[in-house]
Parts: sequence; C-alpha cells; structure tokens
Amino acid sequence: MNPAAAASRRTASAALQTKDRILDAAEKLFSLYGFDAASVRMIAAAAKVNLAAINYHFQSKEALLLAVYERRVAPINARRVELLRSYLKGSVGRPLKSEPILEAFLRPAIEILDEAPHIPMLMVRTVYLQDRETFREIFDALFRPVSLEFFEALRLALPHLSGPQLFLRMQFFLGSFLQMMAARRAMEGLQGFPELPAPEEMMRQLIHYTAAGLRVRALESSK
Amino acid sequence: MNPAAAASRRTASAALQTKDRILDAAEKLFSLYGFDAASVRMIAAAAKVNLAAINYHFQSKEALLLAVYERRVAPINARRVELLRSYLKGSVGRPLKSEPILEAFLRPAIEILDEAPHIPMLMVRTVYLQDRETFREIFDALFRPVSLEFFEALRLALPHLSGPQLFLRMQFFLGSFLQMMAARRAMEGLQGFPELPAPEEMMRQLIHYTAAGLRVRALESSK
DNA sequence: GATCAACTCAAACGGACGTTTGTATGAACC
DNA sequence: GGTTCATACAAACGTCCGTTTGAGTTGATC
Repeated sequence: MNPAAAASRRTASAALQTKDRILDAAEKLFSLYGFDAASVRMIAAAAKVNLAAINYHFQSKEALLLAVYERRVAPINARRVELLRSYLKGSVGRPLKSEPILEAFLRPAIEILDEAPHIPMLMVRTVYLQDRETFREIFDALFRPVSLEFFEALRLALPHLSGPQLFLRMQFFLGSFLQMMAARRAMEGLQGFPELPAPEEMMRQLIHYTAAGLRVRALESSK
Repeated sequence: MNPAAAASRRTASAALQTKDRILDAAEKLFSLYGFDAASVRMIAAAAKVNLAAINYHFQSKEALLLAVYERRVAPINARRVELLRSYLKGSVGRPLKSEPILEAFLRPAIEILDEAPHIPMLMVRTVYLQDRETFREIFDALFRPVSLEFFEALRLALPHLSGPQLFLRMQFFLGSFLQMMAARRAMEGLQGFPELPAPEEMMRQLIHYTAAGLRVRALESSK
C-alpha cells in the first residue's frame, strides 16, 4: 500500500532501495552491536543514506527495529509452521516422532545463516533482551502462535510428559538452539576450543541430543 | 590493599559502604537494563551516592562492570570447581557419572538466585553480549579455567564421545542452563504459560534431561 | 591543633545521541 | 508547464551521556 503507492510515483525503486538498504544495515548493526550501541548515525552511514531518511521512512529507531524483526522473523516462523504441518500430514495415522518436529523448528533458522550470518545474535537478543515493553510485545506476537503449535505437536509425540514438564524441556531445547546459533560468534577470537561443525551438522547433532532428553522418563517431583 | 588502607583511615566502613552500595546498584541495573541502558546517573541514584563517587571509586563505567563481574562470578566459579573436586574425591576409583558433574556446575549458580534474583540476566549478558573487546576478555578469563576442568571431568564420564562431540553437547547444556536461569524473567508478564518450578526443582529436571542427552550414542558424521 | 590523605559533592565539560526542521529535487499528474 | 507530492539532504534542536574539576568535609596521625 504505502510503499506500492510510492513506487508507482517515483522510479518504482528509488525509495524501496533506500528502505531496504536501511533495513539491511539496521539488521546487521542491531545484530552486531545491539539496539543501544548501534546508533542511527551508524546505520545511516552503513546504508549510505541521509541521516533523516531513517526517521522519514520509519518513524523512530524503535519502529525501525520492529520492522527489522518483522521482515526477518515472520518468514522464518511461517516456514516453521509450514514444515511442521507438512510433516504432520505425512505421518497419516500415527503421531509424529519428536525428531521431525525439532527439525521443522530448526531448519528455517539454519537456512538463513548463509545469507545473513549475523542473524543468530539478533534472535538471541530478541529472546533475552526484551528490556523494553515494546520489545516484549514484538517477541510475544511473533513467537507465541508458533510456540503453541509446536507445543501441541510435541505433546502428542511425548505422551509420557505432563504439560508443565514438556514446557520446561522445551525451554531447555530452546536454550540449546540459541546457544548453537550464537556459539560460533561467541567463540570467535578465543583460542583452544574445538571447531564447531557446519550448521546443518550441528542441527543433526542437536536433534539427536534433544530427542534423547525429551524421550527420557519424567522425573517425579521431589518430596 | 587499596580498600583496606582506606578503611583504616576513615570510619573503617564509610568508603566500603559506598563502594558496596555502588556495586549492588550497578549489578542490579546492569542486569535489568544492560550495560548501555543503565546509565551512571541511574546507578548513582539507586546507590544513593554522588555521581562523581562512581568515577572516583572505580575509574570508569567499564571498570565498574568488571568489578561487578569479579565480585559475583568469581566466587560462583570457585564454588563450582570446589564442588566438582569434592565429588571427584568422593568417587575413589571409578569415574564420576555425569549427573554430579552437572550438579556441581549448576548448584552454585542456583543458590545465589535467592539473594540476587536478577543475576541470571547478568550471566546471559555475559555470555552472549560480549560486544566489546573488554567484555570478551573478562568472560574468557573468568570462565575458561572452569570450562576446562568440567570438560575433562565429563570426558571421563562420557568416553563414548569424541572431544568435539562432547564440546558441542556441552554447548547445548550451557544453552539450556542459561535459558533456565533467564526463563522466569523472560516470561513475566506474559499470559498462558505453565508455571515454572522452583529453582532447585528446575535444576533436578535439567540434570535429568541433560544426562540423557549426553548419554545417547554419538551420531556419526553425515556423508 | 596542624597536616594530610580519603572521601563527598555540586557543577560543569565536550560529545554523541534520536529527532525535527526547512529547503531542494525531480518525476507524475492536470 | 505549472502544481503536487514523495523523497533527499544539511543543519540544527534539546537531551542525556561518561567523565572531570575544584572546592569542601572528615577523621586519623603526629
């Protein structure tokens, strides 16, 4: 609507180019340095646009971050749900095993690593650094539907776990996933650690490890 | 040395009171808002000290963060190693199982949750947000020795895993741990999620889950 | 009681920040 | 061909930042 109308007026790409360049630069710098440390001036310089262009196209720095999230996270989550549903369709009568469910969650995130290797840090920041109210709302809106759908799928795959028990183990899995995504960058420059495998291989290993952890019998409450 | 000399001169507690109040406030605000968003003025106000007192007692904001880390993280890691070694001594001839190793790592962190419930966020930020060179150095110095000792212990407990495979699974565990620590705060204010168990119970569940994941056979490389 | 170091405090420093303003530009429309 | 409107740009706005200054206060030491 708004961008389309704009595109029809001008060279049909000038403004879009600007907006996209801003989004690309913002994504990268927010990921690398965080929301506070990445200044609007840095972003403008990296995108090679005028400083005021950022507040013109997006209304504020916060809204820019929101736009970055929307553009990147929404497709990943859509892809996750799409994969999960196709796997569910594939396993006609019987409940799915946990492995394909985990893969449906992981693969879309793994796949963007090639085109945007800095994305993991953005995701980590999304999950952990929702300091401001705005950010918590973004997080909740983007991830809640996906979480619920995967929760229900895993419930069927793991009938030996109660709801709260499964939820806790999903938290453990989520942590492992984020750590896997962030580990490479967190370790860069540090000496003496083993090399990390390629993303696809790390994903296989994480699925294998997590499936074993999810499979193990429920631990009765203490006392 | 420096603080001791100071204490002997003045009321023997005035300056120390100030330094500790600054450290307490800084720890809390760094944890809650992050290094950038927590301003020196906020910290001074929270600690009820004069603004300049912070640059007087610590030389800079970065050095203050470093002091906060030192005070809190170093004891936790010392306790971890102490626990691990006592467990190793206890299991005379035979290699330790992985469960007590995990517990030795987790318990010291769990225990400070009561006196400083905001610490998990500080730890998460430590691990994930080492944007500045200074912070990476702190992290490396504080955690490397501990990591190595736990790595060696787990190596003996899990002889079916190669070094790189074990390292990767330790990353998964570390992620689960951080998520467990941060989950409560990350979820507060959000509706419709199951209640999280008490810290001690979460730790038990995490040990159970992780031991199963560590135990499972090694996955041969693909292709 | 003078000396001196440790400490507190109010005020100011220069700089970076996010945002706004006002003007210029240039294609699309009448 | 003049008007319109989305966009670009340079410059400035006020605010907050981390840090420094310099004068004051305190209490132990001799």
